[in-house]
Amino acid sequence: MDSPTDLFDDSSPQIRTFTPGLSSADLPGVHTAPGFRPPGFPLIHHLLQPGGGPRRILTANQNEVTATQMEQEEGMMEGEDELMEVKRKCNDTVLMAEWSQDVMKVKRMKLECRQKDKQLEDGGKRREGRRREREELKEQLEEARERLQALQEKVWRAFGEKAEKKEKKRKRQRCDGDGDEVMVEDEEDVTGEMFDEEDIDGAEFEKESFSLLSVSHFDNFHKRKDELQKDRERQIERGREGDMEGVMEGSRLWLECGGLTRGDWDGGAEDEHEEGGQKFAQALKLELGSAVARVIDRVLRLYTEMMDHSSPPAAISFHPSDQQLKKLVPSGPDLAMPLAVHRSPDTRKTFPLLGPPLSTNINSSHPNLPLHHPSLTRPTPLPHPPLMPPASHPKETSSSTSFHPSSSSSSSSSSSFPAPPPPPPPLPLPLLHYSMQQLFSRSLHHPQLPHLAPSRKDYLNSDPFLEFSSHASFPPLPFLGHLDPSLTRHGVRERERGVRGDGRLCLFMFVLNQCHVYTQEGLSPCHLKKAKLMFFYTRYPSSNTLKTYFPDVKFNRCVTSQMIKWFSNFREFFYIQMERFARQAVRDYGSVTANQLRVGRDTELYRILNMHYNKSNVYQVPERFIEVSEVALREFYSAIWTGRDSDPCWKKGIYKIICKLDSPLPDAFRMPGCPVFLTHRIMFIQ
DNA sequence: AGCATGCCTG
DNA sequence: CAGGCATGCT
Repeated sequence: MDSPTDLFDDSSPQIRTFTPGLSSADLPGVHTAPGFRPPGFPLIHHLLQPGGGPRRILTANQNEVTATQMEQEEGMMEGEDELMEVKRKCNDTVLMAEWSQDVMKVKRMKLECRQKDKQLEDGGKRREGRRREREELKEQLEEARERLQALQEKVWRAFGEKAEKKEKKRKRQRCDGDGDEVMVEDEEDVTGEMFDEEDIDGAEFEKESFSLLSVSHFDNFHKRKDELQKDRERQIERGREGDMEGVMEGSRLWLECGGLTRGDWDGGAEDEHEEGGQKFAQALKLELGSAVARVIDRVLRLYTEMMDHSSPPAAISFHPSDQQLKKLVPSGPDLAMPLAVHRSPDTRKTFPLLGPPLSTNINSSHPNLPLHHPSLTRPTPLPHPPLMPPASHPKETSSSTSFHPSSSSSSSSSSSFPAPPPPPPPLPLPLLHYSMQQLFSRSLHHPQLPHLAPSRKDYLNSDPFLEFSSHASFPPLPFLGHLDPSLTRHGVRERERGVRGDGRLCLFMFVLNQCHVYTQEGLSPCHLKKAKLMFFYTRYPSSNTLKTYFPDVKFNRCVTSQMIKWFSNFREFFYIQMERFARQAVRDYGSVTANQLRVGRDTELYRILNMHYNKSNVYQVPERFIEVSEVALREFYSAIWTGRDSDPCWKKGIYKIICKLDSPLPDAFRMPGCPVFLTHRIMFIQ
């Protein structure tokens, strides 16, 4: 609208494009597999086309790795023949990256399926049909697994002999004491270490996927072969553990085969059968690709069908379709209110203006104001209030006055709100926002957790990702990823293991790329948004406070003054509104005492403040801020009412009072970035 | 002088 | 929201 902030606003068109026609599966709390596409075409379709397919966010890093590797390799080689060979290798590497991406995807799906299975078990045996579906699924997976194993054996037969020759050749080279060979050995050692991990499930698989991309030469066939054999033995020992396990193992082996064939090609530039080998590998790849694609399609279809049946009704949506609204609005106030605001003139007129007064002594309430962090608790959605007090409603019929500017008596207010557009619906905090906030607060021992519903608590506790974050020294992942890619990889693995391994990786990659939450010199719209939310707690933050709560900002004089200026602007807006509404109150409710004024969540003043500091409306305005606003409004009111506003410095006393009402910021704000932003990413990535 | 803050303006 | 300016404090 008027600032770059809008780029990050969830109501911006940019984000809308991510949520057209939200289905239940798009909603937070409904955990589908990541990046699900309609099951009408193969998920890994590009596998069937060696040229590759479009990249996704998830794979950006891998591709970078590949590209770097390509450059390094090219730099090391000399001579055109070698260059050609390297190029071929690079193509292979790219293919490997793609393969590994898809296999990782399968891995994620496995986790998803496990989760789904678990949920199904938890949900009881009420759905017999799904069991049959699962049985069917198992059969499909078994079939795929067998196929993959058979293909793998074919590969061994075809290339095993060559590999042995190659190994002999290597031994000869070692005897010659070639220096380059030492390098190769080192690389193999590294690779071997990467393959040593005992954890075969998931972690190892991913590690291998990465290692395949990071190893600069595919000439370690014998090593891989040994590993494959070990894996097979382990596989036999373990038996068939899970439904998807077979496919995953098969895929892993399949991936290994890819590396194997490439290793062979790499070392076999002089191989007279190279062309045939390539053809074979190509055919093999196609075959494997189609097999896996079929399986995945099948899984997808079943999965999405299951989701269609089991998804809860859409309760949270930023942009619900009309149909959703129609469905939800009449279903009752509880559901309808978060989504739809009833702003009919009738409801406005019947809305009660008055609420219970606070302490009669405004100032005495300051030190003892309860410190709430309602943002960390699930808000109770309120129907939005009438914008104007009803003409027929006597305004002095109650002990206090909720503040709504009157159109009848104030030309300024009527001109200010000629035809007030419906504000963004007062949404309940999105599920993930809620959980993220809980996560942050819990990780920092915030005492809000007891407010959680038991089910939600269980949900949080069962989420390894959240557990990951609960470490005392929990570094925010974007930060972490920025500092050490390997840590990111580890974190990714941790999350992918989790029951909600869906959009998280994408989320954090996205945050990492888009939000720049790592240390940076300038201030971003993210920081502005965070600062606005911080204003709910502190109107006069010290520069130290700012440094504490913006750990991702590299402060210099310019940045500090800019941020201080922000808060100055925030205050300015705040006081302007207070004065305006106080004057309005003096005109409209001149006979009431100051402490009869109320600033409730149902008032226009609140709406305006919320719109300004919390435009996306995903953060629950803390009660404390409302109380401070009330204090400010009353101070302005009484100052105007008593004519003190004739003094040019009349506001200073009010500033002094409000200044003392700053409250400590929730620990969640100590994190780089902003939880709310993370929530947004989650919501539209899912 | 240097800094913080507030007010005004675009 | 940021720039410019005035004011007040140290």
